[in-house]
Amino acid sequence: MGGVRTALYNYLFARRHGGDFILRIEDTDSQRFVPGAEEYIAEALHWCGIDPDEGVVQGGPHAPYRQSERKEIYLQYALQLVASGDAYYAFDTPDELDALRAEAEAKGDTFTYNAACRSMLNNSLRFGTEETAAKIAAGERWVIRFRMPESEEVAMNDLIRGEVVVNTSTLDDKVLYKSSDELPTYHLANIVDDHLMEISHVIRGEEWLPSLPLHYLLYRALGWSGTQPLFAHLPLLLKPTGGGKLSKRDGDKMGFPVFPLRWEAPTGEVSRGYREDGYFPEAFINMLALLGWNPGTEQEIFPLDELVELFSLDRVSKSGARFDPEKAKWFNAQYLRAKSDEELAALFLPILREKGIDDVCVFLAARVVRIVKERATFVSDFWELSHYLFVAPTEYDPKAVEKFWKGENPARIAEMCGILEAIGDFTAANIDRALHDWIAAKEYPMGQVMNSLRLAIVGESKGPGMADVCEILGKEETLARLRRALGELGK
RNA sequence: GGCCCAUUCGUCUAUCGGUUAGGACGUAAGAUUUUCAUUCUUGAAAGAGGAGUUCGACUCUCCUAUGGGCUACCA
Repeated sequence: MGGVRTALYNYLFARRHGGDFILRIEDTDSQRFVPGAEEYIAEALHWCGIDPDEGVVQGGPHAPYRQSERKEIYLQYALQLVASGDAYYAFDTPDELDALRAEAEAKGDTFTYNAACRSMLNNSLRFGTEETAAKIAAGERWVIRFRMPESEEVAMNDLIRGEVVVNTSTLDDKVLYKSSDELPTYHLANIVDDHLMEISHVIRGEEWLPSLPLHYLLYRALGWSGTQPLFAHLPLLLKPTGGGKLSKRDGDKMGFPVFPLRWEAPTGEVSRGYREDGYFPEAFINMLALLGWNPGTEQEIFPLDELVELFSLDRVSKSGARFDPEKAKWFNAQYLRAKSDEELAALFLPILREKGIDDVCVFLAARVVRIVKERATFVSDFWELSHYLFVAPTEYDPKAVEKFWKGENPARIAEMCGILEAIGDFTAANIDRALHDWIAAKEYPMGQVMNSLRLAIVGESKGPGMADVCEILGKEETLARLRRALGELGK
């Protein structure tokens, strides 16, 4: 969800300003490759209706869009930084670094690879050019680290938060490139590609704010400050209850999807999706758009093109937004009601077939949808709300029987059969009129009579207006059900 | 621990120094309805705390508290 919202804001911003929305796959961690993940991302964006203008699927002038396919372009920039003195080779092994961290932790400290200790560690700054070259030639594993200035105030600008200043003394010498897999880390690859791909705006999650100084410094060291993109760090999406940012586990725990589409991890772990849970993509997108942004008016329902028209970064809020599954449902219900009976009927028919009802035409389905859609949140609610229109009740709710199948009611239902029988054109309007006239003439209690009728036909004591129900059932079925109720419940 | 960001009803949010602090979800009550739902009306519900600045602070500054993020040869 968080990823989709970030993509959405990027999409809206790009559209709003006539730019291009680019999907680049940042797969520089060869250890964490997940088969199917890339395809999943493309499909999810497509379902949401926010297809990229350029990217792995669409192609484009900046191809390739997969960092693993751009390996050869990163090393030269890493070397350029070494040459300019902004970076250096380091030979410390992961084990050595882990040991240093453990050691520091034991003393209640945190190990930081920075100006204070870099001259004591295994790197080209200590070894000098010759020894470094020898080590590399000998096949020792190395990484290239950024040489973080010892103490410098870096003033940055964030489109959402304004000016942020950080002193480099609190930062560490981040790894930019690793010889082990000949791949850069995020920081280098991101800056190089953003430059090469002519990225004008970076809109990303707030978790990236702490590395913004590094990114500023990288642009400067590479000589690209002049064309550096503008940054906007989005507030995080938080769990509905408890603390922390929304994570994939929360959904299954709390009963709502966290993924746009159902996701089956290679491990076999399955996460439900908004699509499979019956959400309309427009509703999902609308809900996400308002989680951290608002147009300043009281309108809440926005089609995508309207979001494009209204979106602006200065109306994005600064604080994390707690996700509310109830409101997500409300959005879906709004979109469901706005859809035509016919459109919903087309979605309902497959469900009916699944239930073994395959002789229903679109017109009948639409007629049913018309009377149940305002009580539904999802298309999948339709069956629960209308099954009695397709299958006669096999039992009668005991509470309803106790409440309504008593006194003169059974006799009135018997009498009603004659009234219904006499209706020529069995339409809701005619049924309604005939019943009301009859009840009025006999001075029967309306509630008692109508609820008995409902019980006899539906088997329960809730549901849409009975005239509509009877019309959909037809005269024959309506009378058959009344007679059966009289037989089973007694007169 | 260090650094950074944030802080208005339970939740999402409006307010860009002067408002009875507005709306939505949820919730409570009532009305409508043959039932349920819908719809409508109404209600409860908020500026974390403390100092400043100012004629006047939810709004600006600082401190504290709280929440969150980052602190990897992950992104």
